[in-house]
Amino acid sequence: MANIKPSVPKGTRDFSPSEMVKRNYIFDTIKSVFRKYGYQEIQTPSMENLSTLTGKYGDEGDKLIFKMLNSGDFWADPESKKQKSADFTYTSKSLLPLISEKALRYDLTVPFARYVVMHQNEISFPFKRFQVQPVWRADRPQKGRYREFYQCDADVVGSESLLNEAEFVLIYKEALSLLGLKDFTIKINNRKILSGIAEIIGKPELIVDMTVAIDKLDKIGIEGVTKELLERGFSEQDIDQLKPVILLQGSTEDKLSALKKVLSTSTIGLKGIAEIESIIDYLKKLTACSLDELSLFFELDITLARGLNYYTGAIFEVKTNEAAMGSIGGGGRYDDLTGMFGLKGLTGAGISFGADRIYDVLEELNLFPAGTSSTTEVLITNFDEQAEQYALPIIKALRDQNIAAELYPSAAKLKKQMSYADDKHIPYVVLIGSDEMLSGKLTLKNMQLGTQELLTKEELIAKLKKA
RNA sequence: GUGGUUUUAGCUCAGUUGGUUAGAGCGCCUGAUUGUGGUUCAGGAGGUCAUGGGUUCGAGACCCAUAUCCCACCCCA
Repeated sequence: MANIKPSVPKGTRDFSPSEMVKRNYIFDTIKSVFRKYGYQEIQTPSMENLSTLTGKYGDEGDKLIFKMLNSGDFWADPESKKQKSADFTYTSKSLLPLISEKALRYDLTVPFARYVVMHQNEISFPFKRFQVQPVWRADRPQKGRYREFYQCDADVVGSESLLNEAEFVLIYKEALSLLGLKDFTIKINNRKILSGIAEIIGKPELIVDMTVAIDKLDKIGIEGVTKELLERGFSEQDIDQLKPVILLQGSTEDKLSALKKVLSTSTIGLKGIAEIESIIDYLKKLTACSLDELSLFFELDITLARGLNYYTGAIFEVKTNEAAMGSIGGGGRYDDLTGMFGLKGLTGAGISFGADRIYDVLEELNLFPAGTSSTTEVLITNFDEQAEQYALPIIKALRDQNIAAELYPSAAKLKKQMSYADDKHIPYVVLIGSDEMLSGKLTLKNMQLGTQELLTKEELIAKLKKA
């Protein structure tokens, strides 16, 4: 067999022990906050039926779904299909459903909606679940963008209450603060406000084009947005109407009162504003903070658009202001995601943390807590067969006391065994040779100080239990 | 999907206008130390120069294609 150079697929990575310690720290922190707010964990399969995923993320999203080739002789089917319909032509699109029926999950929200519909009889609503699993996107990798990455989602279905949205803000705030981030912004907007704006300027059908364009405001400026709006079918007159809205400045109160005037004739727009106000009211009482105090990390942003494919109410996006990174979290309310799977009238809302981006940010800011690398507390060296036999009951006794202990598995040179302990940052080494076996006193070496002492088995256990 | 960029030892990287046997640091192995790591000293192993073509008397270097890294766009966590 040819010598194949080992590699992993584009955009994927291995995680070594030291990285896993840090990754688990992020996962555990976020999970603990989810639990604190009453969310329960589930998992779903890595792959879903392709039909479950397609059409939920828009055209761009569909392209980025990793499809899996059918097993077996998948080619036999297109051939017979072709015979059945004379006008069948071979294109990537026409062929796809015939050769692929499974795909890797693209996010955790759509599989969750599928889960809820399938398990509706065993679920008691409102159902609050969290899920921490990898998702896959066939994107081209770049900074903060991987083809395989973890999302940490919390979603609630079966509750219209805006209390949920308010609590999402608190979950973001609490988890990111626990992770050591100091300066971040949780942006909120409402799809209904965007609909209202599109309605006012008389182009409700162009809402997606409008939001995609204005979402780029902070990146390409008002000139860029104007240009893009013109390309997307808006007139100069429309843009003149739009400009004052998207350029709204000032406090959240100012923005809201200005928006109320602009949207005074739009029922849906006013509803969106009322929702934002209600969320703010909840937040004030849940935090005992004023709106000004909340504004340190919470901001109404009319230009925030996000995935409009299933969001219908509030939308969230979280950015850190301490590092150059795209959003580290996002979410929103979706009123009919389960409807696509046949369960109507069930509303849902949720948020997601991008664990890999958070990892990159914490690494850049040096925010990982130190000294959590090794788990082994003590290594027993292995001199020879006789010493190994002597060590076995000792290692049992240590482990019985819940002390992480390992016996070096071969009688390698002591130098090699000591280096092993050193590399692995094991704080203690026990040496058992003929002297020790004769006297019953074991040599315990403190690897950090370099000191040694002779201890009985009982003394050893007592000492390591304390340490 | 579009554009730019990177690829030389296990890792990070030098390598002159195309010219003999491709180097360094770190890591690894051996010894100084047959029962002691992290420091020091001496020695050693390790390369299809990403892959496949091409130009040339001669290619790590120049050209083309592919893969890959990173970055930007689209879009997104």
